[in-house]
Amino acid sequence: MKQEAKTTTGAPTTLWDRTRQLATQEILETALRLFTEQGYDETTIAQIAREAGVSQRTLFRYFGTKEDLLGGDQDRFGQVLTDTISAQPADVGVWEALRAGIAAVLSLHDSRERALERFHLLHNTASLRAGWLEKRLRFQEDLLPLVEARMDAAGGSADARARAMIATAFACLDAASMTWVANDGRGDIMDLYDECLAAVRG
Amino acid sequence: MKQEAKTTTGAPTTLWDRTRQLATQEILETALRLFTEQGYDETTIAQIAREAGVSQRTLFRYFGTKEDLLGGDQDRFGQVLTDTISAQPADVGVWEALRAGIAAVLSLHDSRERALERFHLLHNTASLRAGWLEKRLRFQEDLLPLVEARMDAAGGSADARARAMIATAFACLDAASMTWVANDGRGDIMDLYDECLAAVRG
DNA sequence: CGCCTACTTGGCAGTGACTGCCAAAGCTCA
DNA sequence: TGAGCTTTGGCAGTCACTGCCAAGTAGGCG
Repeated sequence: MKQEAKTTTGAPTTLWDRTRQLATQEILETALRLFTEQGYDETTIAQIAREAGVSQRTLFRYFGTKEDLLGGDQDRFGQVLTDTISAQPADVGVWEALRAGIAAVLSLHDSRERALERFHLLHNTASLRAGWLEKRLRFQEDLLPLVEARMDAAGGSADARARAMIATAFACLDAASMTWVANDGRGDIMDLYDECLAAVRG
Repeated sequence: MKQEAKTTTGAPTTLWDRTRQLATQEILETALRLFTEQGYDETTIAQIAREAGVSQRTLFRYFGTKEDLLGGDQDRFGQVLTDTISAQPADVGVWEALRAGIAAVLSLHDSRERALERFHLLHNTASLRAGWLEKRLRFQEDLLPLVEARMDAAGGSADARARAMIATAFACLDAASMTWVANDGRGDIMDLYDECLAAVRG
């Protein structure tokens, strides 16, 4: 379990690392292909493992859950999110900071097509949606202190208000990405996001 | 599968209906007890069935999934939600209508203590949260036409804006109920909801 | 070059939620 | 009471996921 230097510093790649990289790629691609071809629920781990040429056991070692086979390292999303928001200047407001974080995460997708495929699957598969929402809730939790720091003090429960603002931002992202998918990926998600937020904040 | 007249019109209760009622009650109470005692994930269906005095198979016939053992008929929530919002006068705005719907659903809980127990479990168990969010998403979908009918026409994607508003309302409900649970049920959830929405709509 | 060590892999058995199927037992109504 | 329907329980099977153990493979060292 020593894979800290996993970034693009391609230097110290041992054979094992390269093999692992290959396998990860292969599994991820096979999974996405099968998911889009026959649906998420209809695709079994056994099938993915077989077609990717690894054992089920190994597949589960690479990706802890079936959900992780979509979108890969979702923890990275959370990381980028908090990092980006932390990096905003102190005088940037809550909404602007949240917007920046979301934009950064969206820009993480490798290609528009891939993103569309993934989003499509995500919004049309109940089991996937559930898992994704849950994971996102953890991100939201991480954002709490960051957002509270940017809020103007006021009476009542700052905690509740911070939570509400964060959740609202994600709610707008949801609405935006759903519409984006419904439009087959035409237009810019962030434009839709802005429209949603404007509608909410009236 | 003839259980339409399942409301409080207690008249045409056959023995079967009463037995079913009893069993439902027993299962629900056993489940909630075990969940709070030892945690949701640590409680198996086998155990609930055993202690409630029914077979696993029967338990699954009463409640399709483990999640349903918490909060029982969640479909009823959705029903009350849409009904209440539909019943609002035509000149009532989106936010007010959504607020009314949420208030109606909250008032459905039998007692403050039960509600607190359930909410506590819900907010502290990842697997439960996921399922709940997913189910709620379906409610949100049902609300779409109702909300769009109340929106003032404007450019852009009405669909996206309606989604965003609905999701925001629920986001505020989430934030409110989390804080409510954190405060051990002190105060009124709707007050917190109002505070959250005010923070968002600034 | 050979060997020892550390890591990785695959198979196997097991758990837990959930489903289909079939036979047994229960209610209901004439 | 008996025919006919519903409900129930048990059993086997599927699927995601985990622990365990044996076998294979890379990396470093003499």
